[in-house]
Amino acid sequence: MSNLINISEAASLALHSMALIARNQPQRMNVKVLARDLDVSQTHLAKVFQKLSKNGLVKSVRGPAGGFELDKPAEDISFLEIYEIIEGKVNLTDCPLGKTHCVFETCIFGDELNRISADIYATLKEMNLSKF
Amino acid sequence: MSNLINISEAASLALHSMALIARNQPQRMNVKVLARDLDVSQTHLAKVFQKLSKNGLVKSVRGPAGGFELDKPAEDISFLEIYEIIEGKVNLTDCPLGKTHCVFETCIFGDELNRISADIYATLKEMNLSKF
DNA sequence: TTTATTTAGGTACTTCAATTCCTAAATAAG
DNA sequence: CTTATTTAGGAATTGAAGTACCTAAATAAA
Repeated sequence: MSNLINISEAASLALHSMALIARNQPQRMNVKVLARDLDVSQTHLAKVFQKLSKNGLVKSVRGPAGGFELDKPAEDISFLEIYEIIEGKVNLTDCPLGKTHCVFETCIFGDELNRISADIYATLKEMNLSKF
Repeated sequence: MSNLINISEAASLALHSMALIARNQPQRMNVKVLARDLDVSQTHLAKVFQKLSKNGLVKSVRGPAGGFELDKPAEDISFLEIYEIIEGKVNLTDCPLGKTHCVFETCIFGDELNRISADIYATLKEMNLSKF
């Protein structure tokens, strides 16, 4: 069973966690609670948050009653920003498969892959944490 | 650098090879030539063709002047069929992330993931080997 | 009939990303 | 001040995809 859209477990965790934190504002949430709510590995989620924290999406507070909170307004945090911090920058310009050269003069997918990639990109960019 | 659409190296090889074979009809092509044309590992490509052959997409002929040829008309082989043989059946009905339960009553992606997945699916289903 | 070519398929190895483990550092609470 | 809680981050492990290796089976050509 396969997925057509490329969203890793880590990126999914990031997006769902951020939505939970947004929903729980202004109280912060810690990894333990988030992992329980999402029913995922606490250590994996902790790693994900190291990235989110280092990239300025969340502010971390250590110690008892510590945890994470949004570091900017919810509407200023797009799904795309979260996605790219975890998965890396999305490449829309080159071959969607990352090839630099090809036997085919014109891509066997025509323009469909580019069309769809652009659609996903725009969709992720449009969505943000304001609705939670 | 990340990809929004989920197409593995193996699936890409399968699609490109099948397009080359379609283009080269009625002569068959062997793994050696295909691997050279696509500039990929011969052994990896051979593995891919074992799947394509077992699933009735290509007919194999061993020995000198052997190789692979399409086992049905080019227009009857969709990109989706090739894709699913390599990646496994696409799942459109459940959560696009493969989760069975979720803390959120309604998916954080709204209906966007389903919409895009359906778009990709339909696109792959529509495309076939007739144009090569 | 013999030989060279080519696919079939099992097993093992490699590589890279995903995940886990373990210890350190920070900090609130008592 | 001490302790318990929580994040930080390096190191180790796991797992999946890709790759290589090897032998067998088929078959065309010589």
